[in-house]
Amino acid sequence: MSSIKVIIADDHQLFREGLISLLSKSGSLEIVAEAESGDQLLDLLKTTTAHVVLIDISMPGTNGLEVIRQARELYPDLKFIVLTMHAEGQYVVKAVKSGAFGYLVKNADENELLAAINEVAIGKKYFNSEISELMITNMAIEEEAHKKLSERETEVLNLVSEGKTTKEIAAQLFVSARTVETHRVNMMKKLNVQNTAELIKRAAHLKLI
Amino acid sequence: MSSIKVIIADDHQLFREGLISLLSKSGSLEIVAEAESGDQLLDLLKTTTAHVVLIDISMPGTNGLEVIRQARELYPDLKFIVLTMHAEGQYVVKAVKSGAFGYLVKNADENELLAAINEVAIGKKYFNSEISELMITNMAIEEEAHKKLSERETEVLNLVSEGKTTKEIAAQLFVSARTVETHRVNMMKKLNVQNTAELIKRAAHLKLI
DNA sequence: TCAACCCTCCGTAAAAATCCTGAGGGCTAT
DNA sequence: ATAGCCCTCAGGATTTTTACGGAGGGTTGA
Repeated sequence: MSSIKVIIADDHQLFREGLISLLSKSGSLEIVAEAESGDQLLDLLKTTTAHVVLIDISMPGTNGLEVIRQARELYPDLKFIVLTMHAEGQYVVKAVKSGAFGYLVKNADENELLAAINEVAIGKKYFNSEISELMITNMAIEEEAHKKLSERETEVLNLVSEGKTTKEIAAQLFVSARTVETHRVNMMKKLNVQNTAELIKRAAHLKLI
Repeated sequence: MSSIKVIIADDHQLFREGLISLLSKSGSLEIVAEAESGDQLLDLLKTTTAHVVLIDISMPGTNGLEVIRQARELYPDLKFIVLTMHAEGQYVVKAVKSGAFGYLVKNADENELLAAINEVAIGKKYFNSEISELMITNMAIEEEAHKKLSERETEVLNLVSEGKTTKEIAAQLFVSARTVETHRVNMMKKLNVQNTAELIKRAAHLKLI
């Protein structure tokens, strides 16, 4: 292969510039474009071809993982390496499910990044042992926590967390107080907690509210 | 001034490497050291002198802002520029109070970073208008939220967030249920919320639990 | 079509939280 | 020593949540 064409998608300009500066020193690859949001990436993919995209998960607008899903339908040969701060299993699992070919945390070093790019570019997957472990550990948890909240439930949860009372919520949603209570009870069962306090805590930690 | 000596403290190796690569291209400064944690920074300051430290807030071990406080007592001439992802007013305010001379979000560009380093190195402060605005906006809020929770209150809050009931908490802490209620009420007043649900949410967001 | 959700609704009763208001002793910093 | 917190405790009234245990109609995917 001549030189690997790479696109960088990250909302932090300094990080992008740093990466570009770093990767430019390597002769085997070429940075053909950069994007500061998922939407911008999808846009520039219409006109730019590349082999590998380094992408951050958390970006303004469309989520990085969602971008991967969309892009892989349109450009099946394009390979994505997720490059993120999040060293949590749940993110790794989601990234894999979204179709990422590699996953690196931002405290990886230059050599690892180059290795990952080279591996992924030839169609291999790159997940180091640390990441693989996170993924496995998370699978079990994932099984338990797979029961997601429905849209309506999330709506109620948000109002509850704002300190609104069941009656107020019922009035606002034009349903009976009973319904609101049912939603709350169902959420508590799903998240396996005993009362509202714990529910809010879990929801907050799961970034649901 | 000959060349500005800079230390980089950030727990993400790729970010450090990127920054080094980026800043090396400028002739007016020299990167003399790097640290991947606050404690490591404090350690290397014992043997290394520098003019400016670029520091991230969120690092393992001692918090970046706490590091600044400690370091400024020992090395009053050392200037800190906070370089972070957090574009929230509360962080800016805390950084200023901790004695930071500059504050940049990681999506600043290379020119801004160089400008900030040069300004700060000669003893000036560097906060661009966006950051200043955040700070001002936050001052009012800060005034209200300055009432911190006491140790006992935090203890109660933790138990509440675990779904424990007032009675259970009272039993566990060997005090009356009344006392626990009082603590809760006081916390709600301090955090300016209406009920437990909102209390937990605020506490979770403030990283208190 | 049938299972599996989702959203809606209910009666009753016990348990818990919230709202009033008030207070005494201890510690600390000015 | 005086103000200002912290921690402790309370009676009584009101409001809210939680625990029981259903149930019917709608959508969706295997």
